[in-house]
Amino acid sequence: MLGSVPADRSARGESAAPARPLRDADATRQRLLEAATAEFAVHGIAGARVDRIATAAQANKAQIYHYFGSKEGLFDAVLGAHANVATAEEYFDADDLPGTAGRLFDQFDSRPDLARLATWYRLERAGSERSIGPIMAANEAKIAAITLAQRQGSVTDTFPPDVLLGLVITLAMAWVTLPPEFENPANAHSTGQRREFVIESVRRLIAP
Amino acid sequence: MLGSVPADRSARGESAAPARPLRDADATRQRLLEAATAEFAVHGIAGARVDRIATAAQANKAQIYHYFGSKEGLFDAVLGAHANVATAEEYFDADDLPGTAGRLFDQFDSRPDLARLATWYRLERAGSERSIGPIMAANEAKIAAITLAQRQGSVTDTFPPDVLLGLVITLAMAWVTLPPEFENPANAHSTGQRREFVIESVRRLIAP
DNA sequence: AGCTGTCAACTGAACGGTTAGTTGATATGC
DNA sequence: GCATATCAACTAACCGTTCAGTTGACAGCT
Repeated sequence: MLGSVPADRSARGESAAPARPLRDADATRQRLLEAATAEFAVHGIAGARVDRIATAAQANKAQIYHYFGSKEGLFDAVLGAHANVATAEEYFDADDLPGTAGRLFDQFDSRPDLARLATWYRLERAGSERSIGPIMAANEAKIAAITLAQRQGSVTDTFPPDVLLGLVITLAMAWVTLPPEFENPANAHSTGQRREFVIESVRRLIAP
Repeated sequence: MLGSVPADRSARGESAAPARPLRDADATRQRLLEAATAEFAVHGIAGARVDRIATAAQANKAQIYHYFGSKEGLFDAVLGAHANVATAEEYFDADDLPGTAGRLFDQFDSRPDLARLATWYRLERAGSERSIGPIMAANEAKIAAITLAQRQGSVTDTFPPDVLLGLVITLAMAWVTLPPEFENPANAHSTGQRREFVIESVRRLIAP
C-alpha cells in the first residue's frame, strides 16, 4: 500500500533474498509507517495516539522513538513516504490538463487518506519547512511544461502557469476539500459524474 | 448538559445600557467565544488547550464548562457564532456568480481563521451532524436561485446547480485551501491578482 | 437609606485519567 | 560474542473536568 520500499540490505553483503527473519527492522519500520498513515489521516498530529500506532503495527512504542525520534518525526516520515505518490510525474501532461485533472481526481478518490494527510500537514505543520522541497522541485518542472504549452497555444495564457497548476489541483481535489454541507444528499452525484465535472471544468478553464 | 446554553438575559429586565458591572455573564461568554475562536483556529480541537482559552479570555477554566458544557461544546458554539457570517445571503447573487466568487474570496481573505475553523470542523468533527443544518438550508435557496439563472440562460447548464455552487466556493477558497508547496515564492501574486484569477475562473466556468 | 437573604458569576485547587517519551533488561540474528 | 531489535514497565508532565467555597449584584423588607 505504501510507496516503493528500497529495503537497502544489499550493502550488508547479502546475496539472494533470505527468508523473512522474525526480527526485521525494515519490516517493522514499514508496519509502523502504515499504521501511522492510518492514524494520522484520521486524527491528525495532535489527535494521534502513539500507543495506538504501536499496537496497530504490532510493534512497541519505544521502536517509534528508536526509528523516528519523535511523534512529529514519524509524521514527517509518513509524509515523505507518500511524497513520491503525490509528485508522480507519470500522471501529468501539460498538453492534456483536463485528462491530468481526471487522473489526479482518481488519485484523491482512491486514497482519500492521503488527501486528509496533506490537509493535516497544512493545518498543523505549516511553516515547518519539512519535506516540501522535492514537491516544489517537481512543481517547477510542471510549471515549465505548462509555460511551453501556453507558448504553443494549446492552453490559454489568461492565467500564469503556476496559477493554472494550482487551479487544476484545486479542482481535482474539490470534492475532497469541500465541507459536507455542500453535498446535496438528495441529489448526490456518482464518482464518475464528479470526475466528468472536474474534467469539464478544466477544459473550460484552459479554452483559448 | 450540552445544549443548555440559551442565556436569555432579557428575563432580568434590564432597561437601558448600564455601566458594565464587574460580573457580566454575557461579556464573559463573549470573551470566551473570541478567545476560543483564535485558539481553535490555530490548534484545532485536539490541539487546543482549555487553559489557554480561559487565560486569554481573562476568565476561569470552570466557566467554560459552566457555559458550554465541554470542549467540544465550546467548539460547536464557536462554529455556530460564525455560521451567520458563512451563510450570509447578501453576498450571493446567482445572476453574477463571478462577482459572488469575488466577494467570497474577500471573506476568506479577511478572515482566514474562519476558513481554518471550517477545515478543522471537516477533519475533526465530520459526521457529528451539529450546526450544519442551517448552512444546508441556506444552500438550498442558493441552489434554487442558480437553477433559475440556468433556465434563463445566463448560466450554463453543463453543471448541475449544486455542483456549480460547490465549484464557485471551491475556487473562492482555492488559495486558502492549496498547500504551501504550490505557492511559487519567486513569482507570488498579489491579493488583487488572485482575486481576479478567481473571478475569471468562474466566468469561464459558467460561459454558455 | 440601610440591612439582609438569595442567587448567579466566579475562583483556586485538586483529581483521575491519559500521554509522550525513557530505560534497562531480554531475546535474536549473524 | 556482539550488535541490535524488541518489549514491559516506568515517569513526569499534562489536560479535561469537577467541586467546594467566595464574591459581587440586586430585590425586598424595614
